[in-house]
Amino acid sequence: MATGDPTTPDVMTPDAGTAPSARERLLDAAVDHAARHGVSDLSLRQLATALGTSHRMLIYHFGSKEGLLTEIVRRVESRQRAQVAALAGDDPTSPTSLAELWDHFADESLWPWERLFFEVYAQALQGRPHARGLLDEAIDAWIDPLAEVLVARGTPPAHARDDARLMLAVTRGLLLDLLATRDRNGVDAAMRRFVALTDRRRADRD
Amino acid sequence: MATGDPTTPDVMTPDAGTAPSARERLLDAAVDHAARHGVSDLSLRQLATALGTSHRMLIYHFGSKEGLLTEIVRRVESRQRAQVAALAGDDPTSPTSLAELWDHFADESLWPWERLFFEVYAQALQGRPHARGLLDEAIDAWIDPLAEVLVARGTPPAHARDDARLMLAVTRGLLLDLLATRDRNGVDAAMRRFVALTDRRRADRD
DNA sequence: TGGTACATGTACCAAGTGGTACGTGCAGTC
DNA sequence: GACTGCACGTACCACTTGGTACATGTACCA
Repeated sequence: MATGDPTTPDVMTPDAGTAPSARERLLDAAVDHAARHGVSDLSLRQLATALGTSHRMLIYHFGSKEGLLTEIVRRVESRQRAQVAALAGDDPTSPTSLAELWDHFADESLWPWERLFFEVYAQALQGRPHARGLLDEAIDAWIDPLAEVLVARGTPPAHARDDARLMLAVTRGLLLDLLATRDRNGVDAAMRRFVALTDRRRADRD
Repeated sequence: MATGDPTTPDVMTPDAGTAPSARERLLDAAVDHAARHGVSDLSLRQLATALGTSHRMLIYHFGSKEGLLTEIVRRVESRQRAQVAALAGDDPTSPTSLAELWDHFADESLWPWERLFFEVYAQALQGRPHARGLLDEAIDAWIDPLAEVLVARGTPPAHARDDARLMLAVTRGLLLDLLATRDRNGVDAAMRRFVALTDRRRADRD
């Protein structure tokens, strides 16, 4: 009460070494909520009541709405990275097939996350500051692991990074399609065409 | 003054036959503003002052904020369709090359529109009602014209629609990449790889 | 000249916003 | 057992939001 400002805890310290529990639980729940309802018309109060707390607590833990959004984006990012790691390091002896990869991403259980990803991505493209972080990793972080997968499948290393970039674009583009049309069959057919293209080339050894 | 409600002009009539000028000018300016600043944190007041009018006028002409947003989206849609028409009908004797197509879309002058497109697309994926319209046309409207272009280039008709869907995904995916990284060279390289893939197959006549 | 329909601005409203001030319970520690 | 700092809630603030009421200007038509 006498101390200058007992509430807002410096904005820097709480996430450093201490406070593993409460804030973390809140963040998890917030990310979950964001995946279900989107993030662009999110209000602290609605979110707080949905999470069973008060908007004061969100400010307390995350400093501001921007801070909370930034943290949500960071978590989405880390989920993305975890997926990269999973697909790259997951048994390098048997190279993952592109079809497997696609099956993974196209699974309906991931749709809310992918919707959220594209939403934040779009906000980042419009310069919204809290989303900036996503942009830096959105491409680069994927190219190397994808290139590894491609090389393991026979792509000549000289073209691996370009092909990986293309592969990433195909995946995201078809994901946009899938989320809009929900036409899994149609999108699968398009992906099969892409796989056929690359396989044909692989047979030609170029 | 005695008449029931002289202001809000029924919400249905103003855009039908009458009022070609003022509302149209406002809408154009609003779309322009949206392309520059995005649409997700747009407020009627800010927009109105930016356009040199009062937020009352926006309500008057478009009924509500939702109405205005819907109209903006419609206009973006129509721009999209115009581009489809342009690339499809523009001299069918000399089939457009995929590289030309890509050069067109990757041009920096279109970036604001593409940012806006992805922003609205993402909002549509999250179920925002004003954006719904975009979703219906976002895929279907492109496949047929693109398939035509592909067939003209030698793609077997049996696969044309799947390939067109793939082509659309590649374009959008690489556009997402380009808007984020601004790395025109890198993205161009990836697109060249795709073109090479399709060309190789064309030589094989499959 | 008067009236009528459209166009536009000003003032206002209730609701919701992010953020703050402040009080309070509950650990742990001396 | 008093003190201390964290975690949390309540009440509040100034402000912005979308939308409305109403007055007024302007142009056309009789």
